[in-house]
Amino acid sequence: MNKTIYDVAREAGVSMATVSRVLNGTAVVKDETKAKVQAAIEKLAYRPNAVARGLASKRTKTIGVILPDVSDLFHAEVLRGIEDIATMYQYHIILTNSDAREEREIDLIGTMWEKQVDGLIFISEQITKEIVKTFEQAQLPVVLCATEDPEGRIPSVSIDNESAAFDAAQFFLSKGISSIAFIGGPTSHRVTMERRSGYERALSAAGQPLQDTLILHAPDMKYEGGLDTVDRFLQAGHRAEAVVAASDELALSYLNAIRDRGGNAPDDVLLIGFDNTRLSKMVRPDLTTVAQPTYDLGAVSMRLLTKLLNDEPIDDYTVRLPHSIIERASTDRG
Amino acid sequence: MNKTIYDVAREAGVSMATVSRVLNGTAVVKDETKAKVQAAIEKLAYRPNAVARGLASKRTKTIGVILPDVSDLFHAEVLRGIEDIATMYQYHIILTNSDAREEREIDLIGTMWEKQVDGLIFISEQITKEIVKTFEQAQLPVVLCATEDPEGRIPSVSIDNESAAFDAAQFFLSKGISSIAFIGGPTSHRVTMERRSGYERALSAAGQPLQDTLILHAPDMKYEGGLDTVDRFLQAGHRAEAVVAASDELALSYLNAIRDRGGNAPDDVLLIGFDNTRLSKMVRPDLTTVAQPTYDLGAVSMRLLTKLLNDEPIDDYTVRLPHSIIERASTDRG
DNA sequence: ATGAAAGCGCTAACAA
DNA sequence: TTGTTAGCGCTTTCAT
Repeated sequence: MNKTIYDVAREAGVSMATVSRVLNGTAVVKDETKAKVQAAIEKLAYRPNAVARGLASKRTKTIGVILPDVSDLFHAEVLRGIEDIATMYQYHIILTNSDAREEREIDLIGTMWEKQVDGLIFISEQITKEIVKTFEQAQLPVVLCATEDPEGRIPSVSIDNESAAFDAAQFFLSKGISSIAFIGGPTSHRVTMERRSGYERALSAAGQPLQDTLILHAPDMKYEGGLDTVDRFLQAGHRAEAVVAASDELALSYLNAIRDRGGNAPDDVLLIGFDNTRLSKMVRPDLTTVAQPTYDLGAVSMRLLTKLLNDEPIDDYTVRLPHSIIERASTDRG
Repeated sequence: MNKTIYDVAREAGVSMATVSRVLNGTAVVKDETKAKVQAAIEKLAYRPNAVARGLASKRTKTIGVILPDVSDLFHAEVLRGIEDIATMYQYHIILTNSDAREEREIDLIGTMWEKQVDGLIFISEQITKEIVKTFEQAQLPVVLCATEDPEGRIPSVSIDNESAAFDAAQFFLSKGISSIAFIGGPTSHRVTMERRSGYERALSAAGQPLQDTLILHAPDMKYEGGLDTVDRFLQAGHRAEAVVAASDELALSYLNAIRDRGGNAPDDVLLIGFDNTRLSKMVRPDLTTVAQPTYDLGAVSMRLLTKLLNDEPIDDYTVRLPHSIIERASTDRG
């Protein structure tokens, strides 16, 4: 299979430039010669070498994706969205996990440059100055996915996390519930803090005092760490009537911690999760959740990146996708 | 950042060949000149262009991963294992989803060749002749992950699915249970059929007749499709005392179908899942499951591939990782 | 221990 | 409409 464009040219009795033209459609080629070339390609089972092409054209048709952890359900769903649109536009994806460590993220941006990716989709917990600087040095088109740059300098696709959490808290407040807890990731996690802000704004607007003990920060957004965090909370004798969780997994942590003590939702606590991952439908009681269009977050990010890469006109560099609350059994007392 | 190796050479007052040597450590360079070169690299913030390097050396330090669907928990965990080991050996990953469609898989193998990947990790539902042929044409080192080639021609890493399912069925049989159902993916799914074989062998060995109605095939290994399949089964009035499911998600389908009818496990049915995904610990009752070392499946596959790529001696081209049954609440009647 | 020079397989001017 | 030719930025002989 190590044929070159020269072999095809010879076989078809034309010059390599002509072969290149029919391959890329970059210029008009007489139908007759085009047919000859295609026949030669077919006969030799020729496949163009994308690396050589990338070197010559300075475009690799490859985009880099940097995210904390693929084995996280949310990221995996986002990634699937990215990949589908990338395929649609003939791009390939180089994937790397950063574990949300800034040092590693910065390093990865560099190696993505080495790989000559045409662009980058970046998912992280926080966009630091250091990272923005690295983007600029690398001169790579970047789209932030599921986060925003605080300064708004970098194109991004996300939801309005603050108001989404506001809505979630409001959902409970409108039922006359007063003891509402919040559980999120670490305080360094931008999305967690945005959601916490929304939660706090809703409570304040309702004239409720904020209680520190009702604000929980787990080590990350995942189930396992959340379970410990909630366990300690309950162990200390604290209780909440309702919980706004910053991820479905964290909502599940609360649910199971309660359950393992003989309680359940919605009887002993009302739960609202975040993200509408498949998980939220798979547990019983199924979880009320703030639906984030997970797949679309990835798909729209990738679409935005293709626009950036092709200099297509762009309406909005900061895209906010809609969110909504999906009511299920975890908040339904009938 | 678009400096070349020539810029570095000029800055350091040496030839480009020398720069290449210190970059790759391919030959001895005097400490003094090495230092000069490194200073120049530092000063210019030079990064080698991996595409040019790939063209010249014919090795891209990139491997392709073709799998059905990243948003599937099992695949995402495997992928994480692949990625970690790849990083360790300085490889990057080009990821593509095949949706388990053979036509697309064959096409993807071709585009992976175009991308000049050094090797391939392939995860699929079935390894057809057509696919094996494509591997051979592409002349790519391949490792099959979580499946095997029926002919054993292609290196692979998996568990012994047949005996794992045998063990699962045996687990129930040893408790004196006779009405044991099996639920898996479609009959075209190789892993499903291997597991079904194990299940059937166990029943036969125990002198139990196989009942067709107790063998369920869902459209895939995921929760949603399984739910429909189980619903129809229960709707038809069928019941089982215990269920061997070919994935944790399918076990969950059965659990929720029963639950939505007011039943539960382990009271009304005993459930054993497959894969020990995080999911199995996140639901209540938590699922007894046949633990497949998911992450390791990916990690070991990637390690095997690096051996293939570096002509390291290989003990075994068909690696079978150990499985085990992890007992949890879904089979525990106390 | 270092340099000169020939490719790797393609794209993209520039000619014709 | 087609061919010629010069790179793209590196690795890798082959000299020295």
